[in-house]
Amino acid sequence: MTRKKAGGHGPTIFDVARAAGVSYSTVSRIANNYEFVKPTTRERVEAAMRELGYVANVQARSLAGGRSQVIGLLVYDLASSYLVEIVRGIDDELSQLDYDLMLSTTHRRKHKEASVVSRLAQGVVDGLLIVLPRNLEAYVADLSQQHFPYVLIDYTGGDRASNAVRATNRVGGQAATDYLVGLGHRRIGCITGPLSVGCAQERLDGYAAALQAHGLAYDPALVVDGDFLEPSGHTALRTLLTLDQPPTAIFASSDSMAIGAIRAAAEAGLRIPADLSIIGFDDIPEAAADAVALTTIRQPLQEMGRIAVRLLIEHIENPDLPSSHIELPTRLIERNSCAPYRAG
Amino acid sequence: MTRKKAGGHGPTIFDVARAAGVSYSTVSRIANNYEFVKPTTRERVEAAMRELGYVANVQARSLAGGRSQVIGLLVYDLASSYLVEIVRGIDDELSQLDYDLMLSTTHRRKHKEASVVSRLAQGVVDGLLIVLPRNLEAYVADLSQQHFPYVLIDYTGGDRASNAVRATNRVGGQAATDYLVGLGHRRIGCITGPLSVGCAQERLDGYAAALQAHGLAYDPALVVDGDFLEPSGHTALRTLLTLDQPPTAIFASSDSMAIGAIRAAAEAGLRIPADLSIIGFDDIPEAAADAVALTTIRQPLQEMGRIAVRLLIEHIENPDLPSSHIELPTRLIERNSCAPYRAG
DNA sequence: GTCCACTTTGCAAGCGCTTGCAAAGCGGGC
DNA sequence: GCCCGCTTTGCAAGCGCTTGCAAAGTGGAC
Repeated sequence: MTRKKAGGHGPTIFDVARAAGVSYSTVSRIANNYEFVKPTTRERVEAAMRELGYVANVQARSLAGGRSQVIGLLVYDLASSYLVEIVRGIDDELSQLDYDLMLSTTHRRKHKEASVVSRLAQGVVDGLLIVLPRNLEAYVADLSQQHFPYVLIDYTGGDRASNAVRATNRVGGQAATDYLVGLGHRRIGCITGPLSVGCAQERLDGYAAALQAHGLAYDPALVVDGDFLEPSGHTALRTLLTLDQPPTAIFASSDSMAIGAIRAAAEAGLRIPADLSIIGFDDIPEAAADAVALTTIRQPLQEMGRIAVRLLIEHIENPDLPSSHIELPTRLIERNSCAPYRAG
Repeated sequence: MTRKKAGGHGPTIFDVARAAGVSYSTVSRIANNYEFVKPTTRERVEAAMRELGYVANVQARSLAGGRSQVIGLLVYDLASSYLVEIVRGIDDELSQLDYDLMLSTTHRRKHKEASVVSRLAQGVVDGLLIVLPRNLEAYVADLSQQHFPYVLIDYTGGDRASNAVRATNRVGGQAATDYLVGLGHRRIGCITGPLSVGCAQERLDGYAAALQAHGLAYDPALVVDGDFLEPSGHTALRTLLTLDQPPTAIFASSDSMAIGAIRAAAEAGLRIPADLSIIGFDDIPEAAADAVALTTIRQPLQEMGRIAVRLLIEHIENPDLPSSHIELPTRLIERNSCAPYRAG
């Protein structure tokens, strides 16, 4: 604790001011693109900055009320490719806009989230991107009240006051089920995500709606809970296969679960898609890479990240903008995991 | 630019001091775990902190010479699972140690790296983790000179002054090749990574060494350049298959390239492993998930991230520690992509 | 030449915190 | 009961920057 910060090394605004023969506030103004500066002065100062290799101290700037040019990203963890895809989109967009990224994973320690949020909102970051599935009303309310800019990604159930970016989950679930029905399937199983998570519920709703639209009964025995992760897809399929009349097609609410289900099917000696059709949701990179290339409903994950960033930065730059909810379309990607129904 | 920071909202150290009836420095000392504080005072102040929901302002703390409890991570981009795995390890360890992560991707914009580094080193972060394949001598020298703590991950060729964590690439390449020879293969192809990157060269060296150890000639025609990414593995294998005497086994210097190669082999009508054995390097998640489960040399990627974090934090807490180079062992993971050589 | 309305620059205060220094408390030995 | 040395607390300065306010400069209209 006695060590002096390494920071003391670089040139400060004062050094630049001295070198350019102006006051430090002039330097600050130039660094912040203030308009009323004589062009010759500006040039002189910029030359001095270049020469000294001046880099503004972000802490000081932000403490004094400026921007940090950092945006925060709050995610659950990095375990699923789904998240990594979103992060890629975010990172990509951010780097083009000259912002830095601060990544915080909450690792299911709910109690930590609130303090992380309040710390970040104190000026460490200029805005917050949040990809957490549930129960964020508490700090979201705080943020709103403080007029701190934030965007919710893939969160269903936020109030109208929040900026949000998500995909058309219900429509996607319906499209997946429609597709299976179109192939002639009548007993269609569904492996859901955790139903406390909005998008999982919406996908299930889409499934149910499609069934109804085609005059098929909703059979609760065909609907098994999962948690979006691969092992739960594996388990769920095994459960479904124990049924007297097992399904001939499955809609899995995430690709990871679909991949788990495919594995379970293979273990049970079923051929995909000949004996069992499976459709996923997300279109993570593994979906295309797997042995059986997975037919799935694509969510534009990277795109969601990119759009969230743009939305956030608009709101950082113009705090009075009304909040917006953006819904991105999902799309059916046909690969090799589904086939027409064959009796028997 | 006129908007006042949202930061003004939370309670400050002064509010806590007033509430607890002590001076602000006492509060600061308690927040920093200073030892000479009367237990009853400590309790009173901690109660006040809890009650007010006090969260230290990182900017101010770091500006005043304290720690930011943030460590920076500099990576090329997030495109490859290899990196994501390392990041997972880092994130995991960090969150247990109560540090935050600031992620910067350089996206091959070399010129940006230097300014990113100098900004971060000014106090935004307490230390730096660097996963960049090449040419970092310039700022690494700066960092060393400033006594700013940093750790290089998977970088070969750093000087002895840097902390570094890496895997035994040469030994791994040798083990892979040994294994193939042990299966009876004599014509063994090698798909390399970019040879300007240290670890790619080392793996190739291992390949050559194993060949020599077994009295096999090194045939340059069997060695094709790749760039660690999947498409280059695909291309490389096609090149190898045009040879008069194509190889019967391949050592790919990354799993992604191995997967690309497997795909190319399948397109050429070859069965893996019956007609062609392929071994990879890394053991990324896709390796196990692919249609043909990939035999590979595992690098303990998450472990590398974790160890790097621990090393970095040791050095942050004790700046005078001598630097250390840690080399983690690679290990052969047998799956289904390699088979004994069958003549014909 | 004077005055006014800009434009351009400088000064000072303050963002919330850490920490060296010094003052105040406290307990034990005599 | 007093002194000494330790523990405990407070004060002030300062980290590098932004920004409101006011002073200084500039140019055109009269």
